[in-house]
Amino acid sequence: MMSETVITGYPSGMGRWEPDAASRLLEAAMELYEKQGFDSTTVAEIAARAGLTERTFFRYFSDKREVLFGGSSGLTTLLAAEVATAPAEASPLEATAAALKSLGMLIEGQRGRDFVRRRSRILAQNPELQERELIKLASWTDALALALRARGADEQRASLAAAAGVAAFRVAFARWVSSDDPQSLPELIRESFHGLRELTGA
Amino acid sequence: MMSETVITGYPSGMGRWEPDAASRLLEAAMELYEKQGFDSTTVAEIAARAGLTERTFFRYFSDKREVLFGGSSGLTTLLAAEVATAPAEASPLEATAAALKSLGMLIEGQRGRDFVRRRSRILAQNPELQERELIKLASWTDALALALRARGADEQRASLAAAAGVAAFRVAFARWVSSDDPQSLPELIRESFHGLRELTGA
DNA sequence: GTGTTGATGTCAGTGACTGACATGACCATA
DNA sequence: TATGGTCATGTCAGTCACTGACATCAACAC
Repeated sequence: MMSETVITGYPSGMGRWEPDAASRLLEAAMELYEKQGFDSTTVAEIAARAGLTERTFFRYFSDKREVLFGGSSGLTTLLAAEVATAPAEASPLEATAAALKSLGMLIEGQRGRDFVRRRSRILAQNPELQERELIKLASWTDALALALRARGADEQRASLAAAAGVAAFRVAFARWVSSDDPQSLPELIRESFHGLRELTGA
Repeated sequence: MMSETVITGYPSGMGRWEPDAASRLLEAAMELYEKQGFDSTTVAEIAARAGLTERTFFRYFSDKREVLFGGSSGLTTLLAAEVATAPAEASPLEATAAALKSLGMLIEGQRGRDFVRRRSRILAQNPELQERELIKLASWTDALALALRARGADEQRASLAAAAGVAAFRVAFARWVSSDDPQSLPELIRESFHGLRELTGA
């Protein structure tokens, strides 16, 4: 999604201009957000550091925040597909758990924990960025609920399973990011769903 | 929270200027957001309709969105208090359910469903407003988790109960807003928590 | 009356974001 | 080797959200 071939339409090294504009903008933005904070960083600064202009920044990212969320747009499709391919006898919550575990594997593999931690540290310092993170999670919830309904779950059950599932994911993700010696993300997600089931019994 | 005495510091009708500046701004903003949409409404327009200036708008509300969320800042305190006063033998999820039911009663009584529906229709049309709504819910989640930990619940249990509880609230609230002939909000919340417990059993 | 207070107005500035148009390297094809 | 088209980028002017500094001016205290 953020690889050079997708973004520029040209294989790396063969572009007419310096390649990887989006990646360069992302790296420049993260460095500046880390060094001087999100608020104190202007888009013009980011663009200059990437060797581009402000206008070009906005051609790649819809706003100043979106540069940190570029990789997450295709994930709803993955979630829907995973729910659809879950065994027919799986309950809504089980199908949701399976889908989110797949997502966890993808996240772990795609960027690696170091990148994610770096990004999380930036998000933690700015409410506007947290808002954007939350709406991304909400879009996951919506996609999950829709896919569950397509499997025959009723509205309330689908919404609840999706929302509770994403809540479990959030908790697992937070542990994964903050722990010093973490288990794998899918494993933490499994534990989180286990805790969710225990909540109602105990 | 938005009554004239709190906002202006002067009882209604006794102010040195036209009273209820915040209420007037809120009403003006809602009318304009409804008529021409959030994006196409400028703060200057809102202020003019309320007989004030743009600068004064920003003295009452931190940004253009916040005017629709003014009433929600004190609610985290209520949630924490309700969790704290729940019976000692109540489980984390039970304490959460009790707190959110109280919140439901408050919401139903304070504004009434008509106002809430009107507001929801505006929020539904704008992603930026939805972001703000989500971060408000996230602050509820944090407050609940903190209060649950103070009751002795461990980190994961507290976070999960809070997140799953708020998820249940969201589902109930959505039903309450969208239904044509709704049950009471606390009743819908009760049902939503019931559905949550069933998710893990079925 | 005179001074203080607090809500409001005025004004200038910064920076996010947009639309319209210009540029200039690459590529295709003659 | 021209010549024209394509497309990422640059340039520029404009709107609007939001902020800090300072002015105003009705009410109230004394």
